[in-house]
Amino acid sequence: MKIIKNEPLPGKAECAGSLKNVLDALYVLNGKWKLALILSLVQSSKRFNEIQHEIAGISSKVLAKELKDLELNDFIERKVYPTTPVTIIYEATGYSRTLKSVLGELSAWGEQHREKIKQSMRKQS
Amino acid sequence: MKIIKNEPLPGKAECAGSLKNVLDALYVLNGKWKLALILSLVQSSKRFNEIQHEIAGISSKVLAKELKDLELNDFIERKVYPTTPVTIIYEATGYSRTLKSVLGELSAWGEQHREKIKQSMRKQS
DNA sequence: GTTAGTAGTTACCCAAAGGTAAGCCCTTAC
DNA sequence: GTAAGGGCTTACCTTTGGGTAACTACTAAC
Repeated sequence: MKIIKNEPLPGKAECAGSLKNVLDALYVLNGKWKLALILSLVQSSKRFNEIQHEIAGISSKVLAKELKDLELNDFIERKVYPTTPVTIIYEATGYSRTLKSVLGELSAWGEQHREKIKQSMRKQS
Repeated sequence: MKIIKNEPLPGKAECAGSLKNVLDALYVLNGKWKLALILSLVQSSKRFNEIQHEIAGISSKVLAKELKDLELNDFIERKVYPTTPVTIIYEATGYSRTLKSVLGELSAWGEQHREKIKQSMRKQS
């Protein structure tokens, strides 16, 4: 593990600032599904049922609501192709891609977290 | 339209993996307050009322619940000092600090997101 | 004795999130 | 005609989150 010795002691203003930033970020990214949905669509554009299949456990109702919400917030676009029957593709916008490093870090952390949980389960049994 | 189920897309397993990682991470970090609380305590250890004052809008009930939850999940420690009256200090554990890069990215993103929102407000008015 | 501060707990209540199940409209396939 | 997707919507219900306010136990200060 990398240990950074010269932690820049942040000033109070900076602390409060980053706290506010995080709160603001969480405000739009709230809920159980949003970040996962964005990640899924950044990886590749998909149709409704494909998303529902990939994100195990999400119901169609919640998925529809979240997609609308993400579209309103400019994270995704809903494209309708006039095939027969119409094909509806959800794709991530450029703005979603500004979340890439957040998602990268979160994924890395999630992975090691799962490892840690497995370790502590082993110890208990 | 025919559905091809076995697309040999390169990195598909990897995609599904990071999706799972993100979902796992969100599972422990859910809610409006957890990441902000962790950030606050990573910046410096604090007492109950200090936290409540810093995180504007959190009620004592919710704060107490979140602190318990974070303690259970090994993100923070509750230290009691036998002064008169007793002093109770909450501090971040080393495990909280593994979230530093996540929090850093999230804060950076939150900041530019706020800027973006301000821009679009200006345009509308 | 009263007030104030610390660190919460408890009771009550409301709203939002989210799950389940069914249905709907459209079209192609059998 | 009937079934089988695809892309949702609707109704219904439960769970969770979270807000308010009151209250506790302890101590120190006025």
